Amino acid sequence: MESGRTEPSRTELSRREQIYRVAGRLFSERGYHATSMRDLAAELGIQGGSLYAHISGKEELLSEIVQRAARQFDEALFSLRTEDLTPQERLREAMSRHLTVIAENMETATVFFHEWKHLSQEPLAAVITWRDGIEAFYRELIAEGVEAGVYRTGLNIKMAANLVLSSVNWAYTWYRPGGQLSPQDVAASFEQMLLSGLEQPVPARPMQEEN
Amino acid sequence: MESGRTEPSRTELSRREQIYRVAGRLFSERGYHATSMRDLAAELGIQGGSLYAHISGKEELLSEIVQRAARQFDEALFSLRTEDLTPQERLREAMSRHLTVIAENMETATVFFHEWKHLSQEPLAAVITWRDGIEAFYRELIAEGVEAGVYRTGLNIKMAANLVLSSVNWAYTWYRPGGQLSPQDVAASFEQMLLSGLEQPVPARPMQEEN
DNA sequence: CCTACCGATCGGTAGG
DNA sequence: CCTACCGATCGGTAGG
Repeated sequence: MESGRTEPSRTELSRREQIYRVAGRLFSERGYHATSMRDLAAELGIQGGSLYAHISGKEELLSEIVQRAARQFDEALFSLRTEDLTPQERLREAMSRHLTVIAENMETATVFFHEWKHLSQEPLAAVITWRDGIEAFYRELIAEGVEAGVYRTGLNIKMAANLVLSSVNWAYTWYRPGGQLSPQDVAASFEQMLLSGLEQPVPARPMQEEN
Repeated sequence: MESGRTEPSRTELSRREQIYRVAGRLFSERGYHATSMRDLAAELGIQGGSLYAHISGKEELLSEIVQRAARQFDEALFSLRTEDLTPQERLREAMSRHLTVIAENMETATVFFHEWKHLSQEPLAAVITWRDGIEAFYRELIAEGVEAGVYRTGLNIKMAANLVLSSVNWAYTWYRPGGQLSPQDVAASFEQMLLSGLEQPVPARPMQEEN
């Protein structure tokens, strides 16, 4: 359990993590380009140039933050594909986990949604591929439910997936982690509204006796 | 119909408009801080310093673009409050107009949603007030429908408004103006799913004869 | 609208 | 991790 001499020391490891964490916060608050390496260093109590002992450059920070966010979504969601659940359970669970990732990483999520366009070619392409994958994932969830007969037959699967993704992704703009609502509460509320609709259901015919 | 000498000439007016328009495009593509005044000038075929004959500074550009976006939403939506419509019609119409504003001004909308945080105190406060007003507007639309008995009685009005706003706002990330879907198509699809739900309605009892 | 310039600040490096 | 520095670029201005 003792760490060897040639590995990065514990303090250096945590320093690098500190840098990523503070960078995530500053990028989310001020934006990537409006955050200078000296701003970042000052928050850590070191000089600007000292950062380069731990990281290779500014874009590595953005790239790492965005990739971590994508990985968190992947880890939370893709295992769902093989779990034995009804379509509604699967959708509810996906929304719940998706919202949880955002709610527990509001800063990272904000950077993810706002700054990914500033990545260089390679990580940029990776993000676009990732996004396509997530969209396909939700379309599959919906299509599965339509095939099982639990969702409306005429449903536009692409638009339905779009609607679900809108509802969970937009949470990064309004969710407040310390508040009364847990991510699960939000997911339950959204899912209930999305599945059953906002409208008072019109009974097929006037209510008769309760069975 | 002839313009007087003391008014800004037609070319100067259109120059200022050109600046706003190009700035909107560049800010949406690269972000506010990653767009330099020289980038902007180059797109217009002039020197960087020449911009300051037409505008007071970089932030004026952002402020103007954001304020115009807010005004467009206001003009499209707030007249709805006094129009004589059923709650569902009113909600549908609000979503349709909201989406239309975004769809017809994708660049401005992108700047609006991504860069408003970089405004200075005064315009920043105005945007926050605007956002609160829009949220209140949608909550009113929903509450109205609940009171009229057309939306579910137990509906969480705040969450429902949140869901509606998510669906329309997120469109700035995926809508493609040249595509097959008009904003009205999207609004109709979203509204139908939101009101009636994704789920196949379970009839209260097995289908009997029609009517 | 241009030329020429300002001070400030940027990301990053050398050498210790 | 610091000092001292690099060239590049920033938003903006003076004077024409």
